[in-house]
Amino acid sequence: MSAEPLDPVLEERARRIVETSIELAERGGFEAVRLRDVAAHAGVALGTLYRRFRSKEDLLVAALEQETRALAQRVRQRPPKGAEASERVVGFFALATRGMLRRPNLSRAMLRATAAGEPVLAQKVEIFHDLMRRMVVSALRGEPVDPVRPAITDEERLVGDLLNRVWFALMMSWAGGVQSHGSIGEQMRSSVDLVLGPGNHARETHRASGTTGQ
Amino acid sequence: MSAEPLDPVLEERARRIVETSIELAERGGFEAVRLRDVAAHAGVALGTLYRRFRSKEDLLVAALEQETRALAQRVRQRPPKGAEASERVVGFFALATRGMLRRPNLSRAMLRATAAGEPVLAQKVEIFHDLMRRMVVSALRGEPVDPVRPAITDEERLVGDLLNRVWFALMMSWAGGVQSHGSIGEQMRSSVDLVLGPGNHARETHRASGTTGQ
DNA sequence: GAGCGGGTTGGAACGTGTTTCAATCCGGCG
DNA sequence: CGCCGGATTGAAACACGTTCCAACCCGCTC
Repeated sequence: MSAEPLDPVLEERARRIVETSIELAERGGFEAVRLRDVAAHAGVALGTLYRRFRSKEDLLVAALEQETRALAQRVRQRPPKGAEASERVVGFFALATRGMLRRPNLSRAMLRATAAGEPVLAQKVEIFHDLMRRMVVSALRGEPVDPVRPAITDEERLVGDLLNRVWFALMMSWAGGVQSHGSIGEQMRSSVDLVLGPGNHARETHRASGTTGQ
Repeated sequence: MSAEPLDPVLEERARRIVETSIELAERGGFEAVRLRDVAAHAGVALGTLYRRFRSKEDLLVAALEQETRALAQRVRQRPPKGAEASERVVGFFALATRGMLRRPNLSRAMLRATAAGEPVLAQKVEIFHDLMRRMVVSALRGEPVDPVRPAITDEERLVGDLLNRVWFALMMSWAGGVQSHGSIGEQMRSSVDLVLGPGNHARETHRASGTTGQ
């Protein structure tokens, strides 16, 4: 997916750096990712680290991308099941949420990094949002993820982006301790139902909602 | 709204500190809010600043709250007009967005501060979200804001939170330069239409969507 | 083999958020 | 008036992100 044909040695180094950051963040969150420590544990000098990554946030956003790719892998192997689109989408977000909550310190650190607001970084954050949207859309369709960037309708993009934004904002609240695991699930379910209609898919085909949404 | 009966002198000091932060952030963004400078400009010692505010982010979240109250004031005086709920809600978010984009540096700084992830701070961020939700709901109803914390139905809360989250995530993207002013407006309109139906209000009363959404 | 150039290293240096502390100020009270 | 306690001050100190740099290593070319 990355286009640059990097020296494998360099790439390996970069990967080890990210890996180390993840470990440190997992243990102690954002502050625990001390760049001197990262460099030391990864066996490189501080300068080398800064040659690869522009900032601490850059590093953590790289971690976020990696973790999101891992999530995509999981989703690919075990796609969310369900007859209704809404079921599958809710299932997908449940999976994503579980993945985040499994390592709260790391997740908080990565989320925080997305808010740095520097343009170059924001582009990388956008990669994360793209990946998420793609997964949502595939859950929406009930298709496997990623048959090489399938064409996406406007409707799908709209719904995908919207739900992603809701989920992302929920994660941000969770990061501060405001949202519990349970309430995240509930709110995502409600939101999905509201957007897709409780149990069906679209704007143009409203069916009388017979099944209980709850 | 704040319950604490603070010494007016202290309160005045705190306000001057926040005011100074806003000015500095307006000029140079997050990094320009150097706490030594803030203290100096506000005419207090660094220690005094830290007695009032736990961190730089705390300071900027206080600024966010203040700015949001100012927005509420504007909305109260000039409520978003429109026959349809969706129109009014779109109008409200347009107002909010305009307010943010008028002072991009300040807004970016405040948004960034919301992501610190520290629990105490997150509670204060929640105040901001509450204010926003209240404004959305009042636009939804077409009523003035804030007749002293009116009872809110589950449906209103759901819709309000959802749209707020979408808007907040959009602002976060905007902060990194990803979203332009125009695209923010478009995306909010689409989202509102998707959630409310293009031109009507609810889940239970689906009307055939006769009017063109676009 | 000598020289070149880019990446790497170790370490110093700088700026700024945050903490700490002794000295000081000040309003109220005996 | 003299004193107390809490807030304030000024300044130093600390931690960590970030920058800078001279020395060094290594693969390549002439």
